This record gives sequence, structure tokens and C-alpha cells, in this order.
Amino acid sequence: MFGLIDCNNFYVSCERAFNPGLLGRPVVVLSNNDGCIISRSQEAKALGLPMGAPVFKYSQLLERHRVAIFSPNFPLYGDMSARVMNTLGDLLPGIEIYSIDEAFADLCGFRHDDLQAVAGEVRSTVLRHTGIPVSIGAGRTKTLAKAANHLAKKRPACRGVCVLEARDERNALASLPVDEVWGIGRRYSRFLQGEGVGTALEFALLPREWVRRHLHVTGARVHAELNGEPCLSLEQVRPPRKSICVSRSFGRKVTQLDELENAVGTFASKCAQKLRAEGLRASLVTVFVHTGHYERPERSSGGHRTAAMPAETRSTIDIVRCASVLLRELYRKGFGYKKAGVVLGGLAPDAASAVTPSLFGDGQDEERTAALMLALDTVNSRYGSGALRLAVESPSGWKQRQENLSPRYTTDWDDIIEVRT
DNA sequence: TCTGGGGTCCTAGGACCC
DNA sequence: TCTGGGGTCCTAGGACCC
Repeated sequence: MFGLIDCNNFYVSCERAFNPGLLGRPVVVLSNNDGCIISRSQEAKALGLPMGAPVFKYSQLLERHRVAIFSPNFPLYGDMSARVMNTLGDLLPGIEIYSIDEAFADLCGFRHDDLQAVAGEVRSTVLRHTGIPVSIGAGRTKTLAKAANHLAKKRPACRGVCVLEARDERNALASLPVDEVWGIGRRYSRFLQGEGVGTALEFALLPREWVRRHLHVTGARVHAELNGEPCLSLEQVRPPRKSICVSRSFGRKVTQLDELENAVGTFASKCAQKLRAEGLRASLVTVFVHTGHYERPERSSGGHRTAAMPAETRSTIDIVRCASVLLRELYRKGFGYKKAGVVLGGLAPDAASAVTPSLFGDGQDEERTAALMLALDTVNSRYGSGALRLAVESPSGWKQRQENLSPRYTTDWDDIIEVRT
């Protein structure tokens, strides 16, 4: 059996953990730039606020119901996530951290009739240790555990836990709309609806070859998993990542090259910092820019360009310089850009034995760069990110709208909660 | 006026190898 | 009239996830 532990309305729950006055009220957390709604409390969902809704379209509704609105506070959410995952790791023999708010668990060691109690215990312990409410689903495959989790959230009678036994699978899948199945996205569900397939059960009963033909191997895997045939295993060690990306939408249109260069320089530098923090090197740098999604075609512009570095690098200077060159190739005067980003690829571990040196380097640069990057990271970790930076980076990161930011309760000494007695 | 950010995997087609 | 067989690697685009 697989378990899936999923935090309820995670970002909202993080805000609530430090602000109990928010309990029982409608609360939403917004995306960067305060653009869209990306997390909603139960009360906010009940008001009819959709996931991903642009804020400006719902400003009246938000105001009328006095919805509490938060700008995203990712340092807080990341830290709270680590607390939840640590607690789960202590309680369960094997977990796979699947996303910031979800983990799969290996439940094979437990007797079936104990699972309900085990899950209940996990739920109450996580809540007690972190203040975050979770829902737990269990099933014969990961996809069935996902489905069970969905039911645990949807059915009040479940009280946050749903252990799906093989004999109950048909009933459960019959009540699950096909677009709620893990691995069936917008496109496939529209296609399936068109074919008269509306529920997870109807999908599961389709002939295997038909699914393979129309939904390819990934769809076929989902199909098999729904039929109780495990295709996905628990991955307790995270596979090394393949790319690192930093990108932002701008609060306004950016037309000047030097402003764009500030932004791209800042993103490239953040990428390099992440790269070193994960003990990696990169050999490919990609820059992309584009105008707004909703711009008229004649005013739209954008694209991406990739360059290969002469040798695998971990240097902020190399990466920022390369990104600037790429940006100049992409930039076109007269367009209002709304988004830009930098992606690092060709990642490899930063082990001396594994690094391919540059054919034209003399090896000394390498040592000096290493010392410089160590100094850069040390200064910035002590005095705050951006304390020491390249001149091309903008001083305060890239300015974004964030009008309702909560304190960094758990990751910044200046923001720690004060208790007066 | 105002619409997020960061990822992975698969497939088809083209270029190339012997 | 007839024009091989068996591969790899790369890229773009599309699908999905949170």
C-alpha cells in the first residue's frame, strides 16, 4: 500500500499557523506580483473564488467578503514544508517528498486493519508539531492513493483519512471525475469527455490498447495504476535535478535594455547561487524574454536562446556575463517586455574528479574563482542575500508588487514572533 | 490597468553515424 | 523497375505535475 499525505490549502495554512485570527475566515494567498490566487481556504473556495483566478477580476468579491489577502511568502512556506516532512520522516518508515506540500509513504509494513489508526495518528501529530492540517489517502498504487486522498478531502465523513481497499476501488473511482485523476490534465480530460468518458472508473475500464494509442505511455501508466497495477515506485532519494530556473513577470512593461539587463543579471545570479547551494555545475545557459500574454500580435515579441559554456561552471560572473550576451541577441527595441528568465542546464555534480576542464584554461582561474564564489556566498549568507553582488544586478532583487506580505516568522530573526507576558 | 513560477517526461522528426 | 538496415543524439513542441 502507498500513502499520500497532502497538506490542506498549504500556503493559507502556513499563514494561519502564525495568525490564529485567520481561522474561520476566508483567506487567499496570491502569486508573485499579487497577480493570481494560488491558495484558498475552505471559506474562500465556498465564495466561488477559482484556483488561479486573476485578482483584478475578483476584487469586488474579495472586498465584499473581507477576504484576508496575502502576498506569497515562500521562505515561510519552504521552512514549514521542511517541518512537516521531518515529522513525517520520524513517523513513517519510508517517504518520498513529492512536492512542497505532499509526500508519498510506503505503508507495506502495516497491517491493513491498522492503517486507519496509523493515518489518524500521523494526522494529529503533524498538526500538533507544525500547526498544519493534512489529509491522508492510501491505495494499492500511487495513483489510487492520490484518488483516495481526494476523497479524504471531499467527504466530511472521512475526517481527513481515506484508506482505499481493493474491494472499494470501483465505487470510489465511479465518484471521481476523470479530470481529477492524477496524470489526466486539461487536454486529456477534454479529449476523454468528448469520447464519453466522464469518471475515473469509465477511464479505468477502457481497453488498454486504446489508451496506449490515444494517451501514449504516460496515459497508459495512469490507466494501469487505476487498475491496481503499480507502475510508479516510491523514490526515496530524489534524482539529481536537470535544470535550474529563475524567472519573473514584471509589474509593468519594461522597454529599456539596461533595465532588462538588471533583471536578467539578477536572475542569472540567483541561478548561480542555487547551483552552488546544490553542489552542481552548469554547462548551458538559456535566457528567455517575452511581452505580455494578452498583447496584440503586432506588439508581441519574445523568444529564447541558449549558449554552451566553454567549460562546466559555477561562477556567477561567467553565468551573468553569458546571460547578458544572450539577452542582447534577443532584445528588440520598441517592445514592452513583461517577463524574463534564466535557465541553467547541462547540470553535473561539482566534484573535482568529475569536472571536465576547459581546453584553453590554465587551471589557475579555477582556483581563484572558487575562492571568490566562496567569499560571495559567505558574505551573502551572513549579511543577507544581495549584500555583495555584481554591478549589473539590481540592488533589491527585481521589484515586484507585494503589498500584503506576512513576516518571515521562522527564517528571519527580525521577524520572529514576540510574546509579551 | 491589472493574469505565477518551477519543474519533468514523451514524441516526432531531422541530422548524423557505420 | 529496381535504391539497406540499424543505430544515436538533439531539438521543438506538447503534455503533465505542484
